Amino acid sequence: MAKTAKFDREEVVNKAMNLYWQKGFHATSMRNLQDVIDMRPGSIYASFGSKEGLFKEALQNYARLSIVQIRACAAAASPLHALKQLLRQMIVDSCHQAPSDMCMLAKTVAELTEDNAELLKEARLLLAEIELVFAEVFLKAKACGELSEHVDAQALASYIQVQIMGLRTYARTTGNIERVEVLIDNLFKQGFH
Amino acid sequence: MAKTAKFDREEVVNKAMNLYWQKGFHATSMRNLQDVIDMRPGSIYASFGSKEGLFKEALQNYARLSIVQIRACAAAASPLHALKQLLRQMIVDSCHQAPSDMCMLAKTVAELTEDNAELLKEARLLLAEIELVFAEVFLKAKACGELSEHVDAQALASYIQVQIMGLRTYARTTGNIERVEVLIDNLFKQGFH
DNA sequence: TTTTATATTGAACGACCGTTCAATTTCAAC
DNA sequence: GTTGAAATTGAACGGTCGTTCAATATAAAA
Repeated sequence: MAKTAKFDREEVVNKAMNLYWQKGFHATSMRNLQDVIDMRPGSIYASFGSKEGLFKEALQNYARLSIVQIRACAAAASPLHALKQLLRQMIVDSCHQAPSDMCMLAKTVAELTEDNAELLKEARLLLAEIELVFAEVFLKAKACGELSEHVDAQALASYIQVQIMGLRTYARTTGNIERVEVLIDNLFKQGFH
Repeated sequence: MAKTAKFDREEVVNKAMNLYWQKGFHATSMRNLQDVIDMRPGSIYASFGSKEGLFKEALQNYARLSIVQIRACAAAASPLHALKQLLRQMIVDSCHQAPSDMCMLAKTVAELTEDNAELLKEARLLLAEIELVFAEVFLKAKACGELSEHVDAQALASYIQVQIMGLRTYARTTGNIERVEVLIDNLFKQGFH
């Protein structure tokens, strides 16, 4: 009946995500994207609708990948230890190989205004979803006996979100890896705060 | 001999700062700025050189104003109490009257890349200066007996920077004022962590 | 093999970008 | 009051922006 799309949507969204993540929404032009994902304007607009549409899908892809990583912590034998390793990897190790030192969602929330209300809402929503996944990790830690039964997993989830946002911004600002490592170590002392 | 400039440079830089702070560097156009500061392109370029030049001056103005506020904490009878009030004011109270919930310098560090190396460097430098002023506050707190003589004021300064960056981003993300207030309260318990 | 719905192409659109500069206005100095 | 250097104006520049669409290519169905 008809022709089927020849590009790999996931691969294209990944490439778009990497560019948007690096440069941010406004500094990324459609022509930058055309080069990186190797598609012509007509195809891009037929598939994604607009610059905003592609960005939204990139955000969702970013959140999906993040959630896989965090869920892996919940599944680990020692959820808290796995979580600490994840923070070290995110903030210290991969900070110069990832497209940006920052969390793409936090970066988006920081950059966008009500001029892009839909995208701003989406980034906020996805960060809320991620916070729930962090809460799962702390619930597992309680089940493992790594945390007291009396701690509030949801409160710890918001706390870890604040710490990650702060540490990544601080790491990007100062490049002071040693201090960031110390701050992460301190985070995980005294049975988590 | 010659004509003197008729505009008030400080007022103009303040207005430019507010617009840049709200919209970010890339989303702010020179025409937006022309409207807000009520100057024509020729005058702006004669006075500030470029969009980057005006942004740099706006950053410096922002840092200057911030430092005044933080220094006031160091001068207070109770530096720690004053600092806590300052955080509450920055993150909770004025978050919907200021141009943005975010710190303008952190927002800039998050947004810009090496494509605007000079501005990125400047924002990082100013944040480092601000960290030193926070250290002054903790030194004063030690002198007042509010903090143990053995604490590292510089380490606390980096710690407070991380917390502020994290809390402002979290507040912008969730709008959850109550949780943010609790997190600030917890920050200032146990003789500052 | 022909048909046909859809995927793809790339030139082109109007709008807006940051910036320049010749013309004009302004006012301190004489 | 005249002079002249500096401040100001605003039209205009070349370039890039996000987006559109008629033309073309493609592959599944008949």
